[in-house]
Amino acid sequence: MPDGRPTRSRVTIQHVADEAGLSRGTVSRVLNDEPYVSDEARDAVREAVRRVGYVRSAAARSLVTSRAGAVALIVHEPHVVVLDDPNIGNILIGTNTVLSEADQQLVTVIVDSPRDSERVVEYLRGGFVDGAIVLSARTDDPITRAIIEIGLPACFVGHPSDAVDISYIGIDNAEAAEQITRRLVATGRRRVGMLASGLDRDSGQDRLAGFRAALGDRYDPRLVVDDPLFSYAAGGTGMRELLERAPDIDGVFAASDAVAAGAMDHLQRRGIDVPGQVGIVGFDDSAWALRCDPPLSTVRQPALTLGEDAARRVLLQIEGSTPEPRGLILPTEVVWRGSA
Amino acid sequence: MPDGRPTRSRVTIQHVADEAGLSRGTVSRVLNDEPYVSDEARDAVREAVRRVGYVRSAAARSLVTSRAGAVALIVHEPHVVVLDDPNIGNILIGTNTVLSEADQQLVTVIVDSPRDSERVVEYLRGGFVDGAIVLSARTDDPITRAIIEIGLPACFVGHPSDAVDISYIGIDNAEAAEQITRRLVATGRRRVGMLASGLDRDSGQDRLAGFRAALGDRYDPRLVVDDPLFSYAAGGTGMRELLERAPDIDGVFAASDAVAAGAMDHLQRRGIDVPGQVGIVGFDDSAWALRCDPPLSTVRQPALTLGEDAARRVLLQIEGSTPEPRGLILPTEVVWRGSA
DNA sequence: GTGAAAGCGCTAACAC
DNA sequence: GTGTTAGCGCTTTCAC
Repeated sequence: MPDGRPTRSRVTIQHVADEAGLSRGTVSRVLNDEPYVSDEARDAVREAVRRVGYVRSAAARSLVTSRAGAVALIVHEPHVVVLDDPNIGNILIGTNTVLSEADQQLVTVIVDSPRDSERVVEYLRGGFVDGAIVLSARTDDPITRAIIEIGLPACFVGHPSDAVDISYIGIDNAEAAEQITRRLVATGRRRVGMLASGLDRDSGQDRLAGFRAALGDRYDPRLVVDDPLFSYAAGGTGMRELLERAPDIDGVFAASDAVAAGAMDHLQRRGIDVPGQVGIVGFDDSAWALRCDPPLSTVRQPALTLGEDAARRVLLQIEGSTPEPRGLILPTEVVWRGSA
Repeated sequence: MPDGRPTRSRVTIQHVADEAGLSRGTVSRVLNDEPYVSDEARDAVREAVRRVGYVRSAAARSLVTSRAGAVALIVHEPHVVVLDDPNIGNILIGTNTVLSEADQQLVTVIVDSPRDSERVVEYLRGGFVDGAIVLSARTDDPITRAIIEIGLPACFVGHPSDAVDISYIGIDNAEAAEQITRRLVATGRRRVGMLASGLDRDSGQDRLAGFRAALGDRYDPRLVVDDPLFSYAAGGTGMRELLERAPDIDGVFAASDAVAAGAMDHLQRRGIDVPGQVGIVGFDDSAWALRCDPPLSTVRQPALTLGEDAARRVLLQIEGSTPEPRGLILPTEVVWRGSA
């Protein structure tokens, strides 16, 4: 027994049938709550199941029905980011809630290396899941390609992916960034900088684009500092850099609340008053926003709803329909607090 | 479409065999990298696979091998906690790394309701995974019971679970709490309080016990404030309460870094100097610790290692051996910084 | 209502 | 080396 599983020859549906004095077919019907089964038979089967300790094999079932009863949430991010991103958690919660109600098992899968990537492709192709929700998908990516190729019901979150024909859901990062930057400028700021992050993907690029659009002629590329990570630490170092480049800076748009918090702390430790001397706004309306003092003005990203809707869209596809329209952009909201 | 028939049916190993002019058996051997296959056959199969777009069915495979190639990480916590706990992320990373190397797919499953719980039991019993790593398991719990009943290779993390015969791994919370409290006392603090959390589980209780043990006669139950959540907010409200009960308090042991950070901020906002007037120590050595100013003295919990070792133990069991000893307690380390 | 039987797609003996 | 075949445990016609 190189296999490891304790030698416990599986109790099959046949054992139950024997025990109940019925046929496999009838047992199967009872198990699946199908009609046309007498009450006696039903009871007999239930009793027999209990007595023999029957456990139905998902593999066998899945083989014949070709459904697994599970949906994957694929988090395509380096580990570090997974821990820090405040949205992932909420997306996870939203997804889990909806799926749970539909009696589908959510399985979260993290992709952090080419090897992970390959294995996940195998996993998806193998039929372990009936659908997938993909976070921060890349357009040119083995996983994305596999999903398209096998026609797996799927929904991308946070990435319009105009190129491919897969359902998606997200927010308008550019529009949101533009709005909050305008609002910041409206407080009378003349020298406004940005702490950009994640410029390697759409969300990051779009936020920068929105910032730029809001500033128009006043946009100065020298007042944009970027760091790949949306992190608290990046906020501190980025703010220092910004102050060096422009000591007279009086407004900052940070690409995430964590970054904003780092920037605010940096300013305060140097005795610069927020919002008195410098106004700061963030993005996400995550837990960070309220941990700041003064609390952060920021953009509320409906992460929970994003997760819920993504799940619903996948469920819809599993049932055979096609969500219309193909993509959904959820509205964001500027939450104005004391930091600017 | 392999032939002219309007079948939308799945491409099976038989199609590959036909295309390659070989038998199912040979194709299977190639697919599984088995020896005793000629190079020509190997190439022919690979070529055929590509041409017909073959995807191997995990269900069929799993049905006959009774192995799934996946391991579950079961996070048994309310959603809110999942987001805030700094250890979960690291455990996840450690687990994923080890499993990835063993070519096993990690699937993370969150349990947040009785319904989730039931479904997960089904999931485990169904054979979708070959093993499970369980975070904060309860002893009397459907999932724990199911794991025992079906003899699923498993490892509990962070919970000694003396009662049941399942491999586990954790840290000695009481010992760690006692050590850091002693160290705090050694800085000359006379009135030391605790911000306790998670008293509904072992880890929380043990930390309190350790705190108490360190204080001995000086332990005063009135100086223990507790909040169910290990959160930043709990730290703030708890600290306020503690100050009301004992304005002369000069030392605080917080059950987690997040709680400690909340307490420190509260003190500083009231103009109380840390560590001058009050010394604070935390627990976890999470990202919070360095975000504090002064940085937090705390207990380093080897969360990453915890995850790695748990994964190794499950892998071992899947291969048929039994990890010895049954349980492992990893050492913690006091990290002394500026907050006390 | 219930039973019998035909697969689902694959692996693993066992023959050749 | 390769082909043949007997299942793995279940659902699902189709008779009765």
